[in-house]
Amino acid sequence: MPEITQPNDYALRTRGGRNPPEIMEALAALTQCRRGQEIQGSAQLAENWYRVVSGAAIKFTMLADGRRQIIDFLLPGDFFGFTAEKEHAFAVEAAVEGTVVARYPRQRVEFMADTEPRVGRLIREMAFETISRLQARMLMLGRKTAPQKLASFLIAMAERSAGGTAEVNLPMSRYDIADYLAISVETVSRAMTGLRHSGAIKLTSARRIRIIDPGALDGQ
Amino acid sequence: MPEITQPNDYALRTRGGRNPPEIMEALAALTQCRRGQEIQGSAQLAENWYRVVSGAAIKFTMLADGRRQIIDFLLPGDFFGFTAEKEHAFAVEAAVEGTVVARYPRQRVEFMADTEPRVGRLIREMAFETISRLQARMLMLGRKTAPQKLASFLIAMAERSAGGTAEVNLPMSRYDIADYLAISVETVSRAMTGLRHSGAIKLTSARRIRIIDPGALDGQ
DNA sequence: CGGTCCCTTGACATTCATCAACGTCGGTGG
DNA sequence: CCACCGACGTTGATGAATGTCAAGGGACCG
Repeated sequence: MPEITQPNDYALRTRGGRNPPEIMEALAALTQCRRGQEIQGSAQLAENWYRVVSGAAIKFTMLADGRRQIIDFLLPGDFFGFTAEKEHAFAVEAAVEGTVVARYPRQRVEFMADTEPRVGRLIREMAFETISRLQARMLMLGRKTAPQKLASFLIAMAERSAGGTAEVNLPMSRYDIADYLAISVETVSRAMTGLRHSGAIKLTSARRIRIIDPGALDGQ
Repeated sequence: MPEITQPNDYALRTRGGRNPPEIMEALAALTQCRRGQEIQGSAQLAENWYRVVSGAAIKFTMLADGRRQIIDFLLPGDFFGFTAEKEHAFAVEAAVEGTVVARYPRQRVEFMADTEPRVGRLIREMAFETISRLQARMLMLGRKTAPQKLASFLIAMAERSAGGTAEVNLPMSRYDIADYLAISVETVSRAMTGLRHSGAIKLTSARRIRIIDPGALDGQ
């Protein structure tokens, strides 16, 4: 695991434009990860918090029957590792090659939050953002058909990535998308083809998607 | 909305045994609600945080087609109203008659958290608990059959209620359960009958369930 | 050139939503 | 008191959505 010792400014910028205060950033250790590399182990002691700096990561768990459920896609700016338990309930691994993650020692940040209001507020805000993201996800998993799931996933990815450009880059595989939406790969593929045939989207490549008709996507 | 002016101690105890510090509790306003009464409106300014004192509440949203998706069941001790946005994304209403809710003015508690580490830590902890609960819920909504969903719901209710007694009291209707598990009422009913016939559970009444064979429930 | 993912499509089986009907319980008013 | 009513819960029949199994093509890499 190559440790990057010198945090550089541009990489530390969060998506929302909120940077952790320097005093907190001084505690961060940057790490670059290979695709599939574990960042946080399930059942590991929750001694650190993390933030995605660049690339993408997935938070997931393996089900008893061997299938995988992805809990959350983590994009640059997203914090993770928050838990009420002593140990992490889920594993997190890099979804793309070269993903960079900042690691913050939990205890030290907690102590810092006690005296530094800015740090406390940032943590709360990040936790609230996680809550909002997870709640929005409930709607995606709930009563939606496969094409609807895929459509709202694409819309969410468009909003979360470069601020809503029409061309969406999907850093993850179809398998990842399937496990995220809790449908089979085949269904993802069919839904994608369906959206394409209906004229809602166009595929530049398998991983690059241009949204042609956002209305048609919404209506799915 | 009958306001209860005098907070009484026993009611304020959270399920996990963590009480908000008195200094924070002094800001609380207690309210008793009728079944179905709105506590927090969707698209309402997020000016308050809340905590369920007794009874139960549901956080939900109405889908475009008129169906309802329940995001979270809120039981005594649970905080809600945390959001990263200016407005609440979801409505919350009382699920049982006489539910009592404590309301905390958000800004004042935030200011208090700046100088009172205990308050800041409590808020974080409550937020982390919400995150853990929502993540566990992803698994319930994801790749599970209807009987599996119901089984894990019953297990979770058993754990969350009186500390794991074998007799579970369901404060909510079958319709609530259906909208929570994102399946139809009929399917809930059929799954319940299935579990009953398989000997995993026994029904004292429609709303009182005795777990006979936890293993069989898990194995669903 | 062969191997390994990744993506897509087809055929079939299974689960679940939907529509319909009926039973139960508690409250309310004739 | 009892008949009625509405909300809730259960069961059955049917069709649609999706999982599963199977196969094949394309991109990348050693």
